[in-house]
Amino acid sequence: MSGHEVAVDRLRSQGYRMTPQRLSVLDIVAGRSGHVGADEVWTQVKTQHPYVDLATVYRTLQLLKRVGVVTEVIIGNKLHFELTDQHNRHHHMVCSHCDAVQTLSPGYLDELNQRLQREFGFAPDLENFTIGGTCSKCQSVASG
Amino acid sequence: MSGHEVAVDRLRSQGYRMTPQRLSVLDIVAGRSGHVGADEVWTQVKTQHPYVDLATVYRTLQLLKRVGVVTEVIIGNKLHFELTDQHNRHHHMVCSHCDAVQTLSPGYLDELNQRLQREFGFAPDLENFTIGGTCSKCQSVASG
DNA sequence: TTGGCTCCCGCAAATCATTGCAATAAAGCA
DNA sequence: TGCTTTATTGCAATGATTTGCGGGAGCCAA
Repeated sequence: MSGHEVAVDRLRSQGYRMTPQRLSVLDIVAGRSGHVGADEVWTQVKTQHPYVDLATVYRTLQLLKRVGVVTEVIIGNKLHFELTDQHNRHHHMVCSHCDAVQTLSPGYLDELNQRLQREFGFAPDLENFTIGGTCSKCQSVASG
Repeated sequence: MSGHEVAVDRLRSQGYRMTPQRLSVLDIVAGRSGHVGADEVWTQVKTQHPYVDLATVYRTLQLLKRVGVVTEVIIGNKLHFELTDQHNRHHHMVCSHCDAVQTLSPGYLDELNQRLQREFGFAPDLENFTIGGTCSKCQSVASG
């Protein structure tokens, strides 16, 4: 089963329908190695289906996120998305000064995850986890 | 030195000025035990200074955050703020279903913090750290 | 107190994202 | 294949926050 078929399946099994718009959005996110901004997804979608509205793109991205097909990355004050890859799971660290993104292996958050679940019954959404801060480069600029 | 004087000092030492607008915003956030929404801050500010613009409130809140006087809490898709209390530091867990907020002792993130610093030179902004997820109540509703 | 250098503010517009609504089109079934 | 149900879409409006700009005000030095 290809990545698309998995996604189509996952939507159908939850009562959602597959439409050209959704397929197009999925195509574009899946066609990238990294993350894409929502506006860029829209631009790309329009080359295939010029009539598609930005609202549809946002709704579709949120839907795909909800069913676990795409992962959201908050960069600056814009939303980016990437295809969720179960074989290469990772979180994101984003520098609030230069918007640089570094990935983080799931292992770093395992203990925290388990403690929050166990002690508070709180299930953090680590799939779409973006941690903000200052990267090493911007730290040296600030102090130098 | 009162809380306000500390804040005034911190602004001055970094080249910022103290204005009635800033003092008013600070007053309102400081007068709450918990967090306040930006819009609510504005409403309150206007009772004292009717001419103050919402943009000024936002700019002021971001400034106070930058200098460490207030802490930002992301609830749903709105920004909330609370006075930063060095003697009672904590992070926030926010349920994306019901917007409930739980606080989290700094100890839970100590190890992660140190590892990110040591291994990546990345300084996470844990002061304004909001971790999203699903609270125990909403989990039982979903499964029940 | 006054002068002046800048920072800061109000205003308006822009940006990013979400939502309500009526029309449209998937998907299952006869 | 055609019908029915209801999820989905385009459009427009709304919401939340940020930004550009020119006048106005804070603060320091004299």
